[in-house]
Amino acid sequence: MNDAAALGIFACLSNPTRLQILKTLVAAGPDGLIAGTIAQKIAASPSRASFHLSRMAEAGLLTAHRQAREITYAVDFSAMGALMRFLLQDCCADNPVVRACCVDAKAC
Amino acid sequence: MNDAAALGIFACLSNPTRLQILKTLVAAGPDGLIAGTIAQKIAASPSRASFHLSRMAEAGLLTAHRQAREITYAVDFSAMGALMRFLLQDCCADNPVVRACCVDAKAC
DNA sequence: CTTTCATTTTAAGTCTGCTTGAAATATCTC
DNA sequence: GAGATATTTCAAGCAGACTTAAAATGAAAG
Repeated sequence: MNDAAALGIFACLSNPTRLQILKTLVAAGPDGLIAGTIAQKIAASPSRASFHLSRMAEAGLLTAHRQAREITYAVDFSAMGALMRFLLQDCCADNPVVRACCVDAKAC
Repeated sequence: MNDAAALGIFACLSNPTRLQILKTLVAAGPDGLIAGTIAQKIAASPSRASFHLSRMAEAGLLTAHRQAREITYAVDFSAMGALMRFLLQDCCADNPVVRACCVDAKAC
């Protein structure tokens, strides 16, 4: 993952609505949810949900699959993993304190 | 770390200048650097550097210590660690794929 | 073929963030 | 105290993001 990709994902995560979407989709598991259901769960208009879902998909944080007129969005966990790696490796130079937090909850 | 704190840090990381500052300060190590040196290293005006450094310190990403007229900024690695933990735990529900990326580079 | 449904797109308005340069604050040195 | 240095603060302008509601697209059902 390069800087530009990471910047895009950080921009995604810096919005409350999108953070809510991410959590909702993580809870939904690998099958994801269709756009309408996501909008309902986060109490947002279809238009607003679509706006944020598009951004997240464009940033590579979500995958989108159309089935007829329904679009299923799911978290791309490999992208999240790559982001974690970027933070730990490229940003923090493999800092031991930071690394410990990933491995063991007590470290934080 | 709660959602609000995480949102603030993500907002910090979503700016190229601030990402550059973070990397510069990580490379500098735990002693950090004074504001003027940071501005030089990232080729930014003192005013611009100060703007971003303030934001990062306010978000909890950096610590600031004044010694006479010089202000030394350093990365708060515990904050970065807490952020990693937030991503892994609160956002990704301890997803195995994401977790593996933190532990082993080959997983990504 | 018309209607209905799911979603996106568009347009307008508001708000926030970033940059720049000038001015202000605080400290050191002579 | 006067001048130089380090940093911040302020003000103005611009660009981009978010929200809302309405219109448009595309597919299903009758």
